[in-house]
Amino acid sequence: MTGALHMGHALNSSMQDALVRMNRMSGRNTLWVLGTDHAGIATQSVVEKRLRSEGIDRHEIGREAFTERVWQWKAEYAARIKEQYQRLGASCDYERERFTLDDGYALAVRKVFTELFEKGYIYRDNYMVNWDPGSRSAISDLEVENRDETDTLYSVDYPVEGSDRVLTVATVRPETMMADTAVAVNPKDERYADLVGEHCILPLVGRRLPIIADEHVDIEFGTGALKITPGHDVNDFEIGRRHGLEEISVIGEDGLMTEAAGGRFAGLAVADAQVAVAEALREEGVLSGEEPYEHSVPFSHRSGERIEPLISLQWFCRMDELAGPAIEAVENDLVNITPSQWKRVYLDWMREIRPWCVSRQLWWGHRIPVWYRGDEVHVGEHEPGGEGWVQEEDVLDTWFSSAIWPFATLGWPEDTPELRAFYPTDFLTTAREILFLWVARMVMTGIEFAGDIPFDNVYVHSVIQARDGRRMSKSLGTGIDPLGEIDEHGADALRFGLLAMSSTQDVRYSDAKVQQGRDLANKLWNASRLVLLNTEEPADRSLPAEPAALEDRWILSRLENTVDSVASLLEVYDFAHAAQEIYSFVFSDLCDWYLEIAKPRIYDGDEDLARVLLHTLERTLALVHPVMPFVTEELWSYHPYREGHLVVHRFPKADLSRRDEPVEDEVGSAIALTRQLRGWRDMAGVPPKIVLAASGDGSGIPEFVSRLGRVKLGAEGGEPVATVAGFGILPSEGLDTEALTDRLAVRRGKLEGELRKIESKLGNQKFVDKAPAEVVAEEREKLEQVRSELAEVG
RNA sequence: GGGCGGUUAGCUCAGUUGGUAGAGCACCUGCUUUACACGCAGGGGGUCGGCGGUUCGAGCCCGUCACCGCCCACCA
Repeated sequence: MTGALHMGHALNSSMQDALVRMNRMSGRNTLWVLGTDHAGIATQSVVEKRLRSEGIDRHEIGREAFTERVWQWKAEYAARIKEQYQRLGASCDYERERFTLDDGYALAVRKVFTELFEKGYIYRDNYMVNWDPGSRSAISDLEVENRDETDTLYSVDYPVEGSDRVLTVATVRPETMMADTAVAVNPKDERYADLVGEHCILPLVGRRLPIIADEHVDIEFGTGALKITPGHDVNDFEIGRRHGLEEISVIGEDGLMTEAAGGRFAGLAVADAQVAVAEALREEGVLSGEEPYEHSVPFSHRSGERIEPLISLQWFCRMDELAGPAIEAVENDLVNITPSQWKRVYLDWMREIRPWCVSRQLWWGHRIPVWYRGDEVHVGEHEPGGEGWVQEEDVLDTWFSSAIWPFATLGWPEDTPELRAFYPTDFLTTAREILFLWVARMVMTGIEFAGDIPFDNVYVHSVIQARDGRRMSKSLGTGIDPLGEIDEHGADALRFGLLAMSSTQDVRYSDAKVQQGRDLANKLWNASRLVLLNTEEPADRSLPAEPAALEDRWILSRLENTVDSVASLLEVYDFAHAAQEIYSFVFSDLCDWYLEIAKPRIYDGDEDLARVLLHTLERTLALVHPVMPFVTEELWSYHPYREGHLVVHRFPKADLSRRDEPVEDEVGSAIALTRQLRGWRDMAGVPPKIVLAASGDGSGIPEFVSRLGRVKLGAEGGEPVATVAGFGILPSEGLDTEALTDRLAVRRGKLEGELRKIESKLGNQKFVDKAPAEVVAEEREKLEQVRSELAEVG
């Protein structure tokens, strides 16, 4: 709902779209739902900020008018994100776009809440929560981000009642001491054994604090005495509940000290209070130490402000029972997570799952479906009948509604055709930060409410970092705008680039890969131009089982091998290698070799060739379409075989009968010969225009070798100056014999080095005895090759 | 404090069950070859983070150390 497509969306959708297009073209009934969640905290704060700039406080206009403003904002920005997905070429079913606050969806949310309540999972309690003073709301554990900070560790002396001893406690938060209700020591700590059950006196306040024993206290840390503040510390809260301690709050939800902090501090901001309390302690002479201390501090992932642990009345959902089946589903690979290391991460988290604080003190979101009337409480999908019911003010965590996305978007709880056709879904791709926030919760609710896992496969994609390796982030200014990249290089180029640079590990954004995509689009365009402008539509589109021309059989074999490997790579979500395969087939096999070999026949209007060319182009365009939909669709519109759009044309299924290994070998070595000739020419400094004369008739060698290698066979005229690839090169103008001699010497040196290596390996009796026979045989073959090449060079 | 991932050519990354290291970009040398200079042909460049081990043979396996990144975590 922020309305801005970022690089993560672009990568994610490039993957989803490649898969959905491939499957749609393969004849499967596919559905890709575009949707947005209402992003409670983020959206509310953006709109609040905008109102403030108009001088309006949301409390002035009230809840209803405020949410009306948010809806207006939503209307504008949700439309924008849709346009941006379209520019990227995402082939969603846009008519089925869903939003988490849609009426039907909201009903599903209320139903889920109600059922969880009736099953006893949801409850309301006064409990320690992560309070975000920025959004003035509780947030869940997953929305908290811990950062290392250097604070001051204060040592404070608490005098023991009726004794001249003191208990020195260490704290980074002296401002919370007014809420202390005990001091704890470890039960095994002999130093304090006699004090347990006694009391000490809280400085500044004068309250009597019981000295208690609790296992949680670390004997080694500081003095081994821990001040207990159940109202403002998560651990202390637990200890407090174990020992039945009083819970005092001295910090309010506004982040200011309350009256309970005492007149000197009430109304101060927490940071100011810390300074004031430290000063007061110093004056009293009980501040016995101050040292810098590095520790991790919780911050709100939403507002960026420091989390204030507070006791507050909130709604919680107990997760342990829901987690059970969701753990099994992943353990048994019913939900398959790729790459597999994330399976363990998911399981570890699920096995330690804690209650989820689902209420938020916001106005924008699903208002919790609970109504109060006096002491009566009603939980249900709708407001109960009768007068005087007041609905709960709080809304639900946005993720609570997102958690039911896979089935709520398909019409649940109604038994709809969509639900039957598409649930469980097949595939989800996501960033790993979403694994707990969303994926795990979808698995739990899917099993609990829709009666089945929500998806079979989860692919956790890598993070694309900024070019310098930092995280792409708006606040750091390191973000790269995918729309800018589309403007500059085209959506196809960006899609190809993102898939090509994706990996199982985090990678830096690669401009080169995007350019490669642009180059590929251009290459496809020009190759198609060559083919389409120079071929007549053949009377018979079908291909002969065995085309006469060697190169035709070769390209068809290469094509089917490529189809096979690209499809298999996409099946296992190896997008980078799929992109690589496509690129090298188009550039190398198709353009550099096949089209160059076939050119004379193209200009001759060879009809057999036209059949092969148009067939190959058709399959190539279809194969590339899931990755580069725009250019392929456009090219298809010029193809004589065109019937309808490429987006619904059939995806090639590898025809393995076209694979021909002997032909691939034969053409493969002919290509190697050609390269040898070209290399030799370069070595000998032969100008490009000169066609070298060579003896020999080239029998048994494909015609294109001499043509592309630029030698004329069957020539006579003296002794060959060299033998290259079996051709005897005759003296010719343009031969730089001096350069040739030098280069040959270098080449000879290399070959001799290689020869020595192989000989010593074969001379090693242990190698010959222990290595597999085929490896040894291979080594002997290499030896022969190097020897014969050496003879040629010599 | 736990866990995971990374360290391979100048850069960004691949390297399948251990068998003499690959791609793209960059670089160098040529080329107005009638599809394409967003191109074509040819070429240089790596003691695979360090050390030790297993093996006939290790970028791949084992141990250890060093950095870098991420996730989780209730020691003030």
